[in-house]
Amino acid sequence: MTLPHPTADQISLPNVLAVLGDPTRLAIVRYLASKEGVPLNCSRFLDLCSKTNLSYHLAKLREAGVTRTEAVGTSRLITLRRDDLDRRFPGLLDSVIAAAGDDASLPAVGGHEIEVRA
Amino acid sequence: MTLPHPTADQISLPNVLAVLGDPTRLAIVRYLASKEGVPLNCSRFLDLCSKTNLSYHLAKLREAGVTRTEAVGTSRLITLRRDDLDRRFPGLLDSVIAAAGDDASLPAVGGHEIEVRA
DNA sequence: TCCTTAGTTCAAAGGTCATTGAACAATTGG
DNA sequence: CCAATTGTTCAATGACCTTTGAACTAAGGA
Repeated sequence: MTLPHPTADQISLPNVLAVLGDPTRLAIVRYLASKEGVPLNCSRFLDLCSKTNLSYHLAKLREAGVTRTEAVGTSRLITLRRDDLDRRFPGLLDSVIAAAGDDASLPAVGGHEIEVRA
Repeated sequence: MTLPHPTADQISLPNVLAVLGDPTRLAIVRYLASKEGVPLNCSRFLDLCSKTNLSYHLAKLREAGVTRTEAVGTSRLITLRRDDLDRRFPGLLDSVIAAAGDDASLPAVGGHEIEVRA
């Protein structure tokens, strides 16, 4: 079961830019890019805002075509739609992610990696 | 006399993306890029919206650090801050402009070039 | 079956954004 | 000086955005 996503050619440039213009969402995208290939579930991002608000931001990203959300059990697995974005807007995602890379003003997604006990 | 502009390092990525996320402003930037090096005055963009509204959008672009506005007589000369943007966010402007290049959904800045009479 | 976990939906509040017309300021040409 | 040109400022409007808590759904484990 998959939630509604735009097709690649329905992705709108102004909309993508507007959606990435929010610091919370930009932080989500930056983190997704840093773990690229690994589908992450929503709870990874709970540092950024409340659960309700996160649901809202992730829906915005999905509806803009920036992320893909797959429902698996009670979880949602989030991935970047890099292929579609690169095909549609070559170089855009990379330059945004690079620019966001050293932006201390963006909120950070804390370490929720599985801790290795000493 | 110059209007208030952010310095290069005051330019914020989320803010730039948000400002470019508006179709009217993206169309302005695309047109500025197509005439790069040539300072254009506001009236060039009157196809896009009312004079009042244009003033608002151009102020947004200036305050975000995307454009530079110089007052000359009663005119304002608008240029892209390409150097600052490229230094701050390498490749971003180019990929945005390239992506906007073939976007038919963006409003067009009509031909206000000086007509050569037949 | 019952409880927990994961996330969504809803309504409401408060904020910001885009757009408008009217009024204003400043420069320039006659 | 007078008038036209160029663009800004202001107040108002409606729309959309972000955030919140409460209530909800759906899946999984004990």
